[in-house]
Amino acid sequence: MAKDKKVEQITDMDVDFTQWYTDVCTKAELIDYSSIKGMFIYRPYGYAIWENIQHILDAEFKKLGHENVYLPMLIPESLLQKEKDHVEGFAPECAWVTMGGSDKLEERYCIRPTSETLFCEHYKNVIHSWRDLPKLYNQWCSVLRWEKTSRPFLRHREFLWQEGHTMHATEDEARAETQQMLNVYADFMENVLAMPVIRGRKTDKEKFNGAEETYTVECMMHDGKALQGGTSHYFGDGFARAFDITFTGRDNQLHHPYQTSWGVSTRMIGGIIMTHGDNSGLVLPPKIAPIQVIVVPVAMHKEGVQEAAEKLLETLKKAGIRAEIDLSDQSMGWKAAQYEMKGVPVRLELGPRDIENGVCVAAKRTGGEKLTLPLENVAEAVKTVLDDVQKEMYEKALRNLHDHTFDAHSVEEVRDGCAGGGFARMMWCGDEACEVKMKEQAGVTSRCIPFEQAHIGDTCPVCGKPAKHMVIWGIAY
RNA sequence: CGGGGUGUGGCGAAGCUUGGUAUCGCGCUUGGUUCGGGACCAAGAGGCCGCGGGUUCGAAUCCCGCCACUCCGACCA
Repeated sequence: MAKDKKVEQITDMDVDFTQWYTDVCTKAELIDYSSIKGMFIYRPYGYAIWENIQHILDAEFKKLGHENVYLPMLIPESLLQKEKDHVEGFAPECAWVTMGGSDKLEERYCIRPTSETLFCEHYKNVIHSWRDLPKLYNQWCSVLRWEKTSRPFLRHREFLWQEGHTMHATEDEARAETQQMLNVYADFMENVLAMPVIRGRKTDKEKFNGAEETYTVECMMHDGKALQGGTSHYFGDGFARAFDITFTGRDNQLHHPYQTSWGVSTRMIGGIIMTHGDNSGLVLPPKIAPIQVIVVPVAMHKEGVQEAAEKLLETLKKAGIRAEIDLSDQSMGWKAAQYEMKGVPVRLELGPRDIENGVCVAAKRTGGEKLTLPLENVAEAVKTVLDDVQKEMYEKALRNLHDHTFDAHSVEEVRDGCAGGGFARMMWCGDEACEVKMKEQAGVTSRCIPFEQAHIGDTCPVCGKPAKHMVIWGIAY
């Protein structure tokens, strides 16, 4: 009976993964739809996940010397058009402000889809000498891209992100920054979000408009499709030249600085959902779970149970665990299902029998036997359980990545192997024409040229010419 | 932006073919009984039937237009 009811609430992920995903987003109370297509409401529980991501990443950025700034939301059209490739990439999805009050504006303003141009305008004003470098700025904000279709977290018209924009005196330093920030993202995703990643470089076809190099961390979702977790760009001095940003070097000569930008967005939350979720709902990595432990008193009406449960809650909170208690009159089963749906890593049950024995019962969201924990030193024991959950989640995701990654030596192999989800590793000559053919004939895009290369063959299976790189191919979100 | 599907209390649906003023389940409120995996009984509240127009004495139902959501493509963090 209980199982039947679960099916009523949430679509089975093996039956319809996309419907499952939408169900989780709404039923775990992460998100709500608004009256504007593609603009979503982050509900408290969903926004809390983003806040936790922000706190951790923000501290990492600052540790490495970055400073937070806030730039305007509107970009004059003339400013946006200064870098040709950049405007070509973004113009089709810009939204424009054309009225100020009741008057038509002289020049229309783009609602920022990204802020490279604004940062450049500002950097031109504040960079004059080698002593002004590097500039390591980061901005937390929302950006707007008029997407044609939208899905919670994965594709919003307005989404939250951070964008780092840095300026450096030398190419080497800028390149090092690009790599460094990619590694910050990769480490964060693996250690905090329990999502294994593949670090690599994007092909020219897939790189950011205006960038010289785009680096990426690619993740595999539970259905074998790819999601870009974070991105880091090396711009060279292209923007600096377009925006006429110069500084006087130690040699008393004028130079253009070298630039980077890097970002992660709320799309990452979609990645968490699709990496870890199961048919009972969301599964959150303990390190970013808004509620790490839910305390559920059993037979609350019995003498002393509620008091004992509240005492347990206080003990956990004092130990720095994000714990909450459910004192509602819902049944035990309802509560169990509810917090599973919301992905709470650990549920602690405390009933009369436990109190008598001086223990409580822990249920891990990742499953397995329920654990009996002594109430003495319970916070330490719970922390260990949380660590175990974090570890189990990473290992499970890593298994999924390995089990669905395969070596391919022909277009057909990629097509057949990736159709049901999966990453194909295949050699590539480096020609965009072959990349286009892969899309047409195998239905896949290049995810990245991984830093960790493997020699699978000598030639590009598409054209037969000598191979330059091993590329990861897949179907992306 | 092309192709398909769907819009009926908060959620899921029935009703539409054959027009007659909206029904069921869940949820919600109140009271009671329960309480170790989605409890039960009783009494209640709640609906511009996506929006606009048309046909008609009368439209959730028929016709036209639009919008939104969703799935599959093209585009993207």
